[in-house]
Amino acid sequence: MEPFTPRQNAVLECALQLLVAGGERALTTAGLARAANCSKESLYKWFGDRDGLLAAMITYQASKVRTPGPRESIPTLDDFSRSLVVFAEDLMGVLGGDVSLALNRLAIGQADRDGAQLGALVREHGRLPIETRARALLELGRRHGYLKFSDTHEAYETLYGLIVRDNHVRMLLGESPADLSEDRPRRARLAISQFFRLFGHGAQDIE
Amino acid sequence: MEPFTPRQNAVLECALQLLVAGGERALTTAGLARAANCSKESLYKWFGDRDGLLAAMITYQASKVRTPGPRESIPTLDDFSRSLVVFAEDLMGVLGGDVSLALNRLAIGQADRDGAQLGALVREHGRLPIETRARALLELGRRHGYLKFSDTHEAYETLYGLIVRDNHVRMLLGESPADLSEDRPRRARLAISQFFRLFGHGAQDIE
DNA sequence: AAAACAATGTACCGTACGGTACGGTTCCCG
DNA sequence: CGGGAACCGTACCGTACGGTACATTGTTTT
Repeated sequence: MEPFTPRQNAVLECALQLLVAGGERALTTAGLARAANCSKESLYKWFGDRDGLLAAMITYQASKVRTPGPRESIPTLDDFSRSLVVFAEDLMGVLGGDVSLALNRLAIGQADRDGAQLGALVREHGRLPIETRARALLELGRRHGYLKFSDTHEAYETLYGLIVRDNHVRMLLGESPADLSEDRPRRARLAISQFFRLFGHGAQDIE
Repeated sequence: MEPFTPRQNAVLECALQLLVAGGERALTTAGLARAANCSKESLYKWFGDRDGLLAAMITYQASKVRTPGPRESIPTLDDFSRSLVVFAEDLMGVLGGDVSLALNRLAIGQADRDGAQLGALVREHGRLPIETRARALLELGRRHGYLKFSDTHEAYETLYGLIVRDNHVRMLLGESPADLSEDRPRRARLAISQFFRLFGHGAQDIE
């Protein structure tokens, strides 16, 4: 199921650009055909209809991110907390990226039609990979005695909440990511520090 | 600045119903005129244009919520933590409500045009009241020695993150609120318990 | 009672966009 | 070389919707 030909990928990339630049209403089939130097007929042959195109854009964008394979070496507590901080920074960076914001806006704007197919796609391809990466990290920490929790999902949700807070929705509503990501590393460290106070084994206090 | 006449309020209420039922594309000027038994001409006279109508819907909806005045009696720790739990439940209830979800979807879907005016409206009328209520609560707790923090905004954001996690965005993406609000009171208590472990004065452990 | 105003509903206009059809060009394969 | 597939560009169609005009009816004011 390698999904698309290189040509189609180029067109999808172009579509993403259009979407980021001008929002959904800037992404018309005619406009995309013009910008990508392809014909509308090809668009419809490849993607079926406009909704198919949108879905393809999401899966294409998802195919670009590579989840870093877990390095299963034995980490020190410092190593481990550092990789949590890296995860937090990565998460903030992804959610604040313009392509991610544009696609999330797109999916949310259509969440009332078609049984929210786009929303399901975003959840499946966008959020699930992040969650699995985080869960692996959390369970690694637990295995080494750095963390203590019973329900991995519960711990993950708490971690997510501490990192993201309501920044994601505010960015989706149009607040400038710059205003929100002031000193991103500091916010990442703070979130992880709080997380350790909730789920750390002893009374570890990093920072 | 009492904004609208009763007749206009009725029309706006009708518009909200349409929006909730069918999403943005179900909210056409002709459709609203038919559903509300008014003329398109009146719509344009009252609200200027379609965007004005959308903005009016947001401010109208915001005008319906009344922030409960702070009862400034001296609360026990139990009272206080209970009102935090109530706040958490209220917050989850509001964010999961269908009108709130529909309006947030609407504003997010248009966040790329007009400098995100609708998004700014939602932030101002929807989120700011919640924040002020929470801040009052938090500072009350600090004044009575139940909480300990230096930056109220920081504490508020943490509280928000612990309560909401990523549930809001997932609901916006179309995930059924029912799936997410399983046992809302339990989740509220859990969030407040975690909050106390981070910001409580001693090592209070409710629950 | 007459005039002024407000509101309804219908009809209309222009446009923008999704989707289709078609002629012309390039490229591959036999 | 010849035939066919894929594709580009353009032109076209139908429709849906935002916005305007107008004729009619009801309501207030003087």
